[in-house]
Amino acid sequence: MSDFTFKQQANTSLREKVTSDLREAILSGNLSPGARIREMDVAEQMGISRGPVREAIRQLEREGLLISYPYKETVVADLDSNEVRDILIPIRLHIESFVIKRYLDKMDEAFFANLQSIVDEMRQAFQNDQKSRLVELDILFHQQILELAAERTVLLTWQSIVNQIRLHFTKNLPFFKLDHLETDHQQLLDALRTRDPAVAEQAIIKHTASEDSLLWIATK
Amino acid sequence: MSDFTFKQQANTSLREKVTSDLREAILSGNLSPGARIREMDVAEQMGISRGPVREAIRQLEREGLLISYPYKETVVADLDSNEVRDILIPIRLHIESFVIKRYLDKMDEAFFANLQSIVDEMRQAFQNDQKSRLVELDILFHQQILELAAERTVLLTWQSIVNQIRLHFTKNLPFFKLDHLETDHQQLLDALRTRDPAVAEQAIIKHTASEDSLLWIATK
DNA sequence: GGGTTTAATATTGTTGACAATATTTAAATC
DNA sequence: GATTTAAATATTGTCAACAATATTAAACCC
Repeated sequence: MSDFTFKQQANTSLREKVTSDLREAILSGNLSPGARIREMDVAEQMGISRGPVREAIRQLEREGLLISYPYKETVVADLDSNEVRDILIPIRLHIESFVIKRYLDKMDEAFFANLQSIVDEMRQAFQNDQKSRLVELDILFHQQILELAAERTVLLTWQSIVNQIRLHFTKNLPFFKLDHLETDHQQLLDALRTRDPAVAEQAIIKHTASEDSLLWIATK
Repeated sequence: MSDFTFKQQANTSLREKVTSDLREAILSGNLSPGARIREMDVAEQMGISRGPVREAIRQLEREGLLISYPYKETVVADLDSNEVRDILIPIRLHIESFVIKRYLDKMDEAFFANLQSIVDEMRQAFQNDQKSRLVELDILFHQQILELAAERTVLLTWQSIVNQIRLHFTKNLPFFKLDHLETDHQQLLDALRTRDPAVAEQAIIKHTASEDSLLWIATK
């Protein structure tokens, strides 16, 4: 593990807190791919016992962020951009398309206004060169849509892929045509506003393909 | 000296055994949807402590078989067949299609023979009225294909959905046209044997749609 | 008697010690 | 000196006791 250290944990809702702190450390790059995770180190730095740390590790393993070798060690996963593009992004497209088709009539003006504010902030973030914020806003935009779903399966699936997608975006951010991000989302939002199922579905398909093409390096 | 070596013994921790035992109890119907899971009960019955049981519960939660309410209780999930059909089966189709396209030329005669033996056993199981065996064979057939993949993401995704799909099939078994199962898989196998990517992809799409239509009750 | 507060109970959450396993280091053998 | 074997160390796996929280039951007030 690098010389990065965790700050002390407050004594409340530990497992979840540990999970999100560890996840944040990975997503922010403080823990790089291949970095070893020692239960004891994490526990000591957070000032807690190993139990909750173990459970957090198991969860992040299932989120694809950690790889655990029984009785040996746990390391930060090295994400393959091809796998994200060929497997996880299409899965996101599928569940998002499902949700849009089923919940299009549940989208009210407040919902659209919320999405609009995210797009607006994208423009600001781009102008102010807050690149990592752009990734967060991108994820947030799509999450707003997915959280319309009452289906447990949709949320479960989203949770299992979202952080790998987030890491993929962050990792490849230098190779993104960032100026297209905002207009691309604006177009999708405008399509949703028509409330026309056919228009909306075509838009999300096009949006997803476009998002991929924004990566101007060949990751193949 | 031959270069034969034994496969290394799977490093089976207590946690993994508990996970598979609990999972088996759910899949076999010994634990019905809604049934409460008490860590202490499970631990006592298995003669172990609660630690590994807790970790097993967290895993099965991620697999969609259990639902956990913090500080309250854990219950066996009540699977929604519509969600399996509309969300999980399409995801399976996607990863399976991906694997077939990418690994079609890695399928050798031994591989096809293996699939053929599974199909053959399907016919026997149908004739002998071993219905639950049919489900296992169906899952096994598809798993053989998916395990060709070297991509971690494929296996991770498969693990997160396979048991919900298995439970879905088992639950709706009485409503399946069981006699079509064998021929349906035979057709897919024959298509793979052509080693023609276009033929193979069309076959898996058709197969998945057909598998759904074998359910002669409306789950919509 | 209905509703509210408070105690009792049940269950999950957390901990620190101990056990099992893998890796590293040192010793022994050739 | 290289290879094997054995001891030492590091790390994960498991356990049983304790703490925190939610549910239930009881007591209390009006």
